[in-house]
Amino acid sequence: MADYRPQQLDKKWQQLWTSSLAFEVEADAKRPKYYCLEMFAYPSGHAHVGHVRNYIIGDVMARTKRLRGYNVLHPFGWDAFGLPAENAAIKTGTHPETSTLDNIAHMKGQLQRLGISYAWGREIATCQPDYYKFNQWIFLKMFERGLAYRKRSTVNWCPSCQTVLANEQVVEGACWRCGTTVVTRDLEQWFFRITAYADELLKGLDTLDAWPEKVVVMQRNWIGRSEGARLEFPIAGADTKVRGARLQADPADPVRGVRLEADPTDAIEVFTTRIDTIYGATFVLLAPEHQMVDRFTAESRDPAAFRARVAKFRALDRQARLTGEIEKEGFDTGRKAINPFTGELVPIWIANFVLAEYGTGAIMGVPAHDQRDFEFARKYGLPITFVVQSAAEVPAPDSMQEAVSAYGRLVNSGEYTGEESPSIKTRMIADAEKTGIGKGEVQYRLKDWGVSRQRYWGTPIPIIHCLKDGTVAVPYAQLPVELPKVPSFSGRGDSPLAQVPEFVNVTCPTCGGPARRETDTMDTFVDSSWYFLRFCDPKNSELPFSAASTVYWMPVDFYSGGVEHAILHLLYSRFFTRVLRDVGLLTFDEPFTRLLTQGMVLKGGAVMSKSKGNVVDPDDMLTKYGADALRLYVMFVAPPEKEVEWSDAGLEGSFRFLLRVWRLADHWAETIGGEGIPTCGDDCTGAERALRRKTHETIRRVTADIEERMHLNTAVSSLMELVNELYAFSEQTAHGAPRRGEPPVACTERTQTVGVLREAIDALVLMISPFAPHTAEEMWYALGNAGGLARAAWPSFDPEVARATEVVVPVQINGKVRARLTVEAGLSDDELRERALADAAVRTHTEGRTIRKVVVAKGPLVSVVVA
RNA sequence: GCGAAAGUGGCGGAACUGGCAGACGCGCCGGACUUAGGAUCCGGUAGCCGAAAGGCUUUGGGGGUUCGACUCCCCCCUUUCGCACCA
Repeated sequence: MADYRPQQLDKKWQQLWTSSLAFEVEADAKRPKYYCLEMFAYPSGHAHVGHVRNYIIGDVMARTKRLRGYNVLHPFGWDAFGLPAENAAIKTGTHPETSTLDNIAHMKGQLQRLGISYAWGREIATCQPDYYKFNQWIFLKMFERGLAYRKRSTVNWCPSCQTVLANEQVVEGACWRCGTTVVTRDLEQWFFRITAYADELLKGLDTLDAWPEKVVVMQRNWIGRSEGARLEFPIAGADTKVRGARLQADPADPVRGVRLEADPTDAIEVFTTRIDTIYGATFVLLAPEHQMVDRFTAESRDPAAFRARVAKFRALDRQARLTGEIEKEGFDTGRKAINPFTGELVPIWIANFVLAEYGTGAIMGVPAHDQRDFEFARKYGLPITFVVQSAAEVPAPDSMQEAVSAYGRLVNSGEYTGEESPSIKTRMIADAEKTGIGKGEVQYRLKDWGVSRQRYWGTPIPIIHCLKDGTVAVPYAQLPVELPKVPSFSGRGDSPLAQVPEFVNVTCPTCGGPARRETDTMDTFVDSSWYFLRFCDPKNSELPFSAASTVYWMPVDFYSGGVEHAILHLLYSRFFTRVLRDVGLLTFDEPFTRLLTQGMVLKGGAVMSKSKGNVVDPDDMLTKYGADALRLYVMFVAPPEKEVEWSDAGLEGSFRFLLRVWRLADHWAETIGGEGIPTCGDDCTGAERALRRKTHETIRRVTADIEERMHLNTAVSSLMELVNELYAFSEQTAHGAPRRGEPPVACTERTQTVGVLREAIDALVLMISPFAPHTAEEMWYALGNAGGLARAAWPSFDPEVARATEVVVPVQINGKVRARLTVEAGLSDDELRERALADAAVRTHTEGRTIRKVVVAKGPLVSVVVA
């Protein structure tokens, strides 16, 4: 061996891995599989060490599992569609395809220089027709099943840019690009009916026991299941007197003067989870967008004034919701509804805090038991009726400071008075069903997924609009619907695709008449919802993937990526998996068995970003220290899920450690190397036995740290301990400890010493190889192991060897360690107790005192209590 | 406001199931080897007292359970993240 020149080793081994197709795999039913995946990358151009950390984590896992005998699938690909490339095109004129492919080429080079062990033969890019063809295929399957549908919906619209904006592109109510105030528009949009799977997606969360609890909780909240009831409040005529209302009709207020017809067939439906409080429902609140609002407007004495107030709410609500807090406001429609349980008339108000898109867009106001309703009632002087008693005293409505939301015993609740909630809810719902005034219902916060984008750089939606036949699917045989080349990007106007007549004008597949192609493209989250399945069978031109390939490879055993995808990508993927299961392509429910959310890398306390100018480019580090030092450092600095602060000094330290390992291997290679492992075992000295113990203890710890606990930082520190031990051991041999500049002297060592060292150094090189693969390959080769690491096997732990022959037993007296006994291992508790009490140091503390208690604990440890 | 996670030397972090707090690394200090050392090897390094042996204190703060608490329970403080009128 020679001086450590990592840059040369990187090159040498990377070329060898590529030419030998070292990481390409095929399904093999005889071998256990392991599917290791990192979230694929958006090709932004340059990966910084923050991105790269994730790939290294996955690579450590993949390389470890290979050595552990698994058939490891470790692929990579590109989430290649998306807005940034199109925006860049608008700015610079470079076609998105050109810039995307350039970026992919550069980033791929970066990952290869890091020595990440990807099966590049399975690489995919979502912007390629042979990939997005199957976005379209899946879309059509969903269309056939009614899971893809069109409806009008409200979207963010920038009047200046003439385009739809995603929620995250609206910054404080204004367009992120030009600063124009965003307005809403109703547009026909395509949706995926993810709500059809809401309950299943929720239940499935319970099976994800190898996911971070945090992510599971976030998904659970996002789905937001609520059990309750949908109840009808019939609308009454406005001439009926309102019980308990303090408001008087005000002739000066045009809104309150209403017409007097009553229509008993009309009702306002509300959704509530607290039917037990219904006797306290003293008003009804409508969202400003509620359908009934338009009718009330028309029927009011002064529709123009009424409409103005509603419009103010609708606008204000929108602004406020984007910026945060809004003051609860409302106004009386002048109309009344009938509380279906009490039969009493309650006023109907319009309130700015009632959400149109949740439940029925209307609620019953129970001010005594809901804080929001309470605030509203106080502000407008609406009556408060207390109906659920959870404390000893019934508060007087006038003196209540806040609503009481706790469950308790029902009071003032007619036939239900005296019953306990929440158990009474079931009966109340049943009664409502019997009398036809309502029914039990489950509501979800989750909404259907709007997938239409009025953008160019995405998957065309495979639909044709025909005047005669309506919405028609593009036949499967005609897939893919390819993106036409668009020469220039203005960023203005409708969907860019609408400006390409050859694309838009088609014949209807059903009737052959003239028709218009759909010009929206799909949300790029569609692309990422199934890419992990495509990796199982990336060249399939007939189907997204074959069922057989996924039967072997899926589900993904280990998936890692940023926590920012905790909801969207991971929820959509779980949804797609179920849809494809129902289509008949898959046989399982959950795509990702184990999930790791890796922490970000900070520089100067901030997340790395180009705009902040604080990115650390991995290439700079590679030039200076080589790939392995960077890899090792990033793994050593903290556990993977933790955020870390980048440190050049820390990287330097990892480089020094690799040098230290290198020198050790160099120092001993000639003496211990070669084919055939010398045995070690019999008639060892104490030092030799101790080194063996350390070797096996390290194997145990490193294996568990990587495979079970995913504490890669402590795995590395265990390896460092072993290296320290090896230096100390070497010091006592004829060779002495490795020193720089001194060639290894040919000294003779005991065969046992050679054997013990060989075992330790082989194990060290193998276990360091997932972290520092290039250095490890070279050392493995220098030690005379045939066939490279690709043919090596992870060292196995022998508990017999690791078992200590003597142990140090601390003795605590009144909780403080006062002595340490060195005793042979395996003594009984009684023997330990006896030895402890006989120890001189212990006796100085027990002399003249009463021994109250002696506890011998596993560990072992002796705890003595004296008075 | 609600919910979750976290708080340990000068710094990053260890401590697995309630059992020796501070592994490992960075930094710093000392020694060796050297023309030289910013290389390398060896040693030291939580704080206070002490020449040393040793003792006392110490895991954000305060209380509790226990023979024993970084770990479990209660209250408080700080930080980070998530949700934020979902009826």
